[in-house]
Amino acid sequence: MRLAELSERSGVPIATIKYYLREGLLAPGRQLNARTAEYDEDHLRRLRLVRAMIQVGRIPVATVRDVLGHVDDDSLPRTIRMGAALWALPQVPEPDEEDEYVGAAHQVADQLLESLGWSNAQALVTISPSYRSLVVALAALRRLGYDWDPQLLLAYARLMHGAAVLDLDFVETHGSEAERVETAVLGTVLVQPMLQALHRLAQEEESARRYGFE
Amino acid sequence: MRLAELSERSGVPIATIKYYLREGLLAPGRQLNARTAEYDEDHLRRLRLVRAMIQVGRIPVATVRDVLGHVDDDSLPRTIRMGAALWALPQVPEPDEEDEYVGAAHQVADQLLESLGWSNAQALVTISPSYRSLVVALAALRRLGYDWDPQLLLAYARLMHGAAVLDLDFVETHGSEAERVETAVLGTVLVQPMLQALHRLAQEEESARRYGFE
DNA sequence: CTCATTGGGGAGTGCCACTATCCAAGCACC
DNA sequence: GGTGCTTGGATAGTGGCACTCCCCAATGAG
Repeated sequence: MRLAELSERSGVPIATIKYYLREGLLAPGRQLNARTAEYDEDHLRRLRLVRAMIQVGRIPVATVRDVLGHVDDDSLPRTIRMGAALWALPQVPEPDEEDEYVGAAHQVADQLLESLGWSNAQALVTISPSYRSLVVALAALRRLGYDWDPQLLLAYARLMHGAAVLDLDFVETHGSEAERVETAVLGTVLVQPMLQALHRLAQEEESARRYGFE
Repeated sequence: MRLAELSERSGVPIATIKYYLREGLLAPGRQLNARTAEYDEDHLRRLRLVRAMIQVGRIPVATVRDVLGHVDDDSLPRTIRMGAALWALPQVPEPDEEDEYVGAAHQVADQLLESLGWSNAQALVTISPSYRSLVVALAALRRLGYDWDPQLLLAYARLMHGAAVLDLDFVETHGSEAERVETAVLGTVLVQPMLQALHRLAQEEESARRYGFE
């Protein structure tokens, strides 16, 4: 198919597709001649993935490029590619290690992993971006005067572990071997907004149950 | 305290505080005379809240202003204020109701609420931003070819309801009556990144358990 | 009296995700 | 073979946003 058709079927404006091509988010089409290129179903699928990551997942264009680079890197085994792709995702400000709240947050986070028995996560503490995000969030909470009950944190963590089990079960049963990495990235990028929406809906429901609408 | 001290104690640059003052995110200090204003602990607290919302919660400045407007609106009863503040939060693109995927997503979402017995949420379907976010996320997933098992969705929703119960318990036990609304907003804004971080950590842990590091 | 400091305000900056315009090559139809 | 529309590629521009710079006049410590 031509650019125009790719645009129509994906709903993405032509000018935007050109921009994605320039930025390396989309492989160039097969050149038929100097002035014609052809795109196929794979391009359409990839374009939809890119759009979903940018518009629903709010991932910056440069980050999407990095993530897809890992997804497409055939030189690595699958689990490594998956890890690399997921680690390229977050856009966390580096915690300021000088900050006293950050130091306290480290302790809380480490103790949490200990209590959970997440030994694998403990091994990755120094390098995992997720761990850094956790520390940043905990530090922000404490800076505002909210000290967390470790039991409460533990409860939240167990809930999210439940979600992670669901995620991985889903990945295992969906997509071909080749698509697994892509499915995993999607799972992280698109399931997150869905969870957030469910979370807020649940808050509204529970709040209405407790206090009514008054 | 003066601007300089406010800046130092909050870690926010003076120029940025001035910007927040101009944008109405922070009440002006008490004018001592034409060229001197004094700020107090309430200003510091509010400034930290604003910073956390913008930097950790990634809320746009204009949205923060709207949310705080509701938080401070003494003319409304607390539950209404809380609802208004939380509803001002999301920044969801309106779903395109013409889109076939959006239509299908509506059905899936409605059926989910039905199965859960979330009758309050059902009543709010037409106006709740959270419901719209859910529809957008589900539509994006289906557009990429992932049809959701209703059982799986249900499982995710039950998990997030568990989180909502923890949230509200926390709000009930923290802060004075006057601070409840602020605590609720914080709960939504700051707990979200924390949950996301826990979710990804849990994915890493579970993935390492299943597949090792290879 | 002097001069660095203060708060206010307007204008500028840098980043980012597009988007408008231009250009020359192709193709469709007459 | 000419006419005019379409195509893909490149360049430059746009608009939004979160700051950030700079200037000013008033202040107040030494």
